[in-house]
Amino acid sequence: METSTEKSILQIDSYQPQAIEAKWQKQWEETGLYKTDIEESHMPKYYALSMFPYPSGRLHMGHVRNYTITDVIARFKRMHGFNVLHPMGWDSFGLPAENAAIQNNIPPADWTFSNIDYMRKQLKQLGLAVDWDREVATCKEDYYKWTQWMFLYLYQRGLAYKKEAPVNWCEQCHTVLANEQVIDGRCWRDDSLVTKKKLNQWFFKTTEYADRLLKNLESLKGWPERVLLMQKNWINKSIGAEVEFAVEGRDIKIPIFTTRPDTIFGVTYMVLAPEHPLVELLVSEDYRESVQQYIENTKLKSEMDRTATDKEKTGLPLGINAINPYTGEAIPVWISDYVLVEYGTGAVMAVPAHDERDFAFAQKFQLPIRRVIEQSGQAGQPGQALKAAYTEPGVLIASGEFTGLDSETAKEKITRLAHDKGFGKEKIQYRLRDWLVSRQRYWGTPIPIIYCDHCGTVPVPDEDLPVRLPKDVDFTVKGVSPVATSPSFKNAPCPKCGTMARRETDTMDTFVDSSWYYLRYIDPHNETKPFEPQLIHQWMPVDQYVGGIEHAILHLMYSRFFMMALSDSGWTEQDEPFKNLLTQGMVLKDGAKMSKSKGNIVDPDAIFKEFGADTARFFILSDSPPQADFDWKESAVEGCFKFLCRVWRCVTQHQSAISFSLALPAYEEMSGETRELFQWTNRTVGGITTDIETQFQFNTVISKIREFVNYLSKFEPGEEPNAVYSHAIAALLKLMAPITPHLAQELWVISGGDGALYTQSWPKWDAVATQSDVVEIVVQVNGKVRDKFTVASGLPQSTLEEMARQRPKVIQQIGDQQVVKVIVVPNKLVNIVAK
RNA sequence: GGGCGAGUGGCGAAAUGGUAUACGCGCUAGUCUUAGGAACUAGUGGAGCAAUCCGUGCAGGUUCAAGUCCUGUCUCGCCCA
Repeated sequence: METSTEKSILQIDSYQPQAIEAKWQKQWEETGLYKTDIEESHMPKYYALSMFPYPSGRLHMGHVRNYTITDVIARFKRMHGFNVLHPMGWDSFGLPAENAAIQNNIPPADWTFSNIDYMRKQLKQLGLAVDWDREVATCKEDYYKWTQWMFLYLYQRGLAYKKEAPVNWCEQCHTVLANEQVIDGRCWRDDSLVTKKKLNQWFFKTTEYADRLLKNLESLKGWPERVLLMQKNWINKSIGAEVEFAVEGRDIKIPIFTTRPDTIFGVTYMVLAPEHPLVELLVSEDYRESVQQYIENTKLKSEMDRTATDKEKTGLPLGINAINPYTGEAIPVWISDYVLVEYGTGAVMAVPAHDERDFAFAQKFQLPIRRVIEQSGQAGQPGQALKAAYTEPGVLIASGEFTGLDSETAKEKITRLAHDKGFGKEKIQYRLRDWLVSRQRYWGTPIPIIYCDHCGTVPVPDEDLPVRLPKDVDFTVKGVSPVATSPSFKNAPCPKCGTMARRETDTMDTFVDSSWYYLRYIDPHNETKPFEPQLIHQWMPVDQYVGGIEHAILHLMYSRFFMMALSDSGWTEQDEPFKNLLTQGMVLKDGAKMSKSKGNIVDPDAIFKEFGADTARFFILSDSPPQADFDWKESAVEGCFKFLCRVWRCVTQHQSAISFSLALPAYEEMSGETRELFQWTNRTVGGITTDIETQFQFNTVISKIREFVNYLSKFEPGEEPNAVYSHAIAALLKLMAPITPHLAQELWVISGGDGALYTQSWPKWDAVATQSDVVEIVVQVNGKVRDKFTVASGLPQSTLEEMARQRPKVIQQIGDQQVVKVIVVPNKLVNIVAK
């Protein structure tokens, strides 16, 4: 890169983005332009937040898009007089660092921090209006100390607990996974099949807040509908009944959960999950061996394979019967893998006539199918054979005293009977599980717990935090956390009795780290608390959160859980962290997903070097709305660069006409081209402001900027200072400032502007002055465009109608037909209806 | 199978029920130039010499007027089963 650009800037020869950008970035950093005074209270607060990156090595275009969007919003709000908080940090614990350590023998910390240094440099090159003094990294002691504090906070409130349970195990990652991290039976990270393992693990009690997590969704008006829906489906509340079926000849009762108690007279058998603890106890000797074989086979199947409706059903009878408490009837008990032990009670009553999977199972094993619900209004033929399960609600038939009731009423009465007679009750069931947070990995926050032979499970006292990650570990071990290989870590005195005890060697899921980082940004250097509650009250919730849709459930739900838990004891005032959420689309390359294997990665460094950050920012906002996928095309980037060059020429070519201190004449006194220019300016400012305020429609914002510049380049302001022209240029630069901050700032200064555009106020606009003096009227005959004419705006409807009817083309079209109706839309259109 | 969303030029895409294709990419022709992969100018949905006709996945409907609203249907995407 040439170094002689300083001269050409002074000569305002041509657009030199690299020199301009470096110059302003340096100046902004030195003057602390983007520092947020958190205590300042004159301006209303605005918290703009991007999902912080994992420091994988280098920035990718998805990052560039994400942070550009948030940056434009932050700058836009600052120019509207808000005190903006726009922080950045690093989600810096995680597996890749550990894998790099194994492969290249580099300590995870070294790998991570060198990546952070590189990516921070890249982000600074992008020109973000970020307050870097608030930077956090979740892998640093001054952060994970407080993550541990959070763990203990939850532990003390009974929201963190340890239990043995069958958990998701990813062989590839050598660790367990939370339910949310298993997608279609595969690991969210590496797509390998997840198996079940029975382990003693730490959980966060997300189910404690199931109802609140669900209910609060209604208040999140600023979230995309589909994210709300995904969370709602994930929590999946179902209201039903738990009913106990006695086992024939044994003193054992099997509770089942059903959402359809109205179908209970149609039960013809019962199914237990193969892992159900009662199976061992119940199975008759004849079946024991084959049942054991079946259980072994089940372990190899994924949840997806087990529950898919289109999969062939398998199962075995246990050779015993259960008694339906409503009918007294004995029904066979089976096991099958389509029933999951984690869901409900791990046992279902099977009603093949009214449940698809039960129907498929009954058909395969020739179990009876008994119809007890019929569509309301249809004459009942209970004996008729069903071709498929009827799963809709309806009217009960062949159901004893409940016959004739509709499903809703029957559910209620049948459940009440169970309650009255003591063999069941109403039950609300959620699909949401508790969050499994233990990980058998090294590069994460150590769980601050000590196990003492005398005192049991003992939390590490606050004053002993952080529990530091040891460095003397062996990364090559499998199946246990590498932390467990550290000789210095494993043993520690019990905080209660002082005798030698064992430390917990698992670390926390990295989603724990990211569940509260937005709070730490507000008070990042606090050494005595995770944050000062007073400041949180002042700054939360996040006004605009921007990130990928892939976190629709995981990160967003965990964060909501944290806020609820913290708000319950007043650490936060609000219980929802993110007021508005924007989920940006992916960045594609020529219509395909960017990936290393396809070799179609666009490297931000190369773009910065060739065109500059402003071109990258401008382009990535230009072609699609932020929510949609964005296609990166080389030729289109060049087009954007050329456009910025045109902006440069446009603003620099008539410098003598620009003087920002001139007073604008009154609108009524403007005439001719000047008046038109003023109208153009007002229209552009108004349109762009609306586009940003309503939907963050940056693609149309950019098309409006282009139209305005196209117009301005042809405008001849003359040699003398021109107030209206200067006003137009000032407006253009302010409108562009959030998107191309360096270019706008440079041109602002070249044109004689003072100070930072960042702190200038957003241009005002007058709706009255957006209207052109002349308008084109479209004339339709019977709804088809036949003619157009141009007139002064604001003419009355009757005049427009009269003018339209006199047009030769219109007269010709009407011919000898009768005009039955005329519709006039002022300043726009006349439609003549003739028959 | 259920829910949600989307289908508009060669491509990315615009359009409070009111001129469909703004803005851009690409393409064509021209001007300037030693040169052009720079800049500028003009053109660019389809058919037709033309008047004109046809055009927003498909089929209907409501309306003076439908890309937009309603009903059905097909395809694709996502989520849930």
